[in-house]
Amino acid sequence: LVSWNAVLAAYSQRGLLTEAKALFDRAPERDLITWTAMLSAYTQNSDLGNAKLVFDEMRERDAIAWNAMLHAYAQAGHLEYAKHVFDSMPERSVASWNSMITAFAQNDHLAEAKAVFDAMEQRDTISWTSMLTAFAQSGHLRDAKEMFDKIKDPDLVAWNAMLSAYAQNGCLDRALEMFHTIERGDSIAWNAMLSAYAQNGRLYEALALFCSLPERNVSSWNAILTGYASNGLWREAIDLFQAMKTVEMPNEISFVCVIIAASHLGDVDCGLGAFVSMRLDYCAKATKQHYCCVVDLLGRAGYVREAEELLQTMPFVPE
RNA sequence: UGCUGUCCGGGAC
Repeated sequence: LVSWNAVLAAYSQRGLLTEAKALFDRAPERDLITWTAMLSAYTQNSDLGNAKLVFDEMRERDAIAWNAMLHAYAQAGHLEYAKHVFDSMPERSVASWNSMITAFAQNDHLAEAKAVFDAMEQRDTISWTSMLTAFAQSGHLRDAKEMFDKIKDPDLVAWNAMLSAYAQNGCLDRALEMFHTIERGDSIAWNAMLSAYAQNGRLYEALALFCSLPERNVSSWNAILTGYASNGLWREAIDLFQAMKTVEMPNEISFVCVIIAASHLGDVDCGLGAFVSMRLDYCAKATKQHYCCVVDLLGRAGYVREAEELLQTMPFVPE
């Protein structure tokens, strides 16, 4: 049972919903942990409906199961339901309170997030980090830093959160300071710093950092790609994408950047080629955003009729 | 072996 649960948890954490469900259905026996892992797998895939179904079918529920359901509602932006679960659950752990902080914060209810935080009788590093991020997201850098300073032994996530707080608010010097202070930074720290540079038009520094990294993942490449794209360096974006393809698997975001770049260069072949290759060669699914880009690509190049046709035939409802 | 924190790609408008 433990082995089955371990594999199910692995699927769930990687967002492999199909595999998780198949394993869940095949499992010879299921305990509370099995059910909770399945619930979380649905939450990971933004499938609130099925998460709720799993929760309803559970014959027993502990604090963790309740928290998982609370988080499912919070993720879906259903604050009222989240609050209701929070109020009606038999016992509340620090994780329950932490979930409420992010639930409010992510829905732009900073004051309520703070109220929850203040009402907590005990707080852990996650509580402080959640509040730090809540402040940072609404531009309250001083408050965010105050939270960070109150963490007795900040872990890498807390450091990264503060680094991102500076980076996202354009305080590149502060961000770099944090970046250098972090001893063993991970890819999240690198990429936060990368996109901070790239999004502020400091592409030279972004590239320098990019080249100096011990290793690069898709997000590192995408950070530079989007930096080029948002600074109008369309040609560079396409060139970088070509280089990227030789060493890294581009993802949906990479393709959006290329198609946008191609659109601005009027290079319909390049854009369409990327769009087709994305699905054929990389088995990536085209999102509404990709269709939006291709419509833009066609429209700009004067293929208005083709653009309209695509709008009619794409598997999404046009906005 | 299950729950919570480091959200975030452009364009068009």
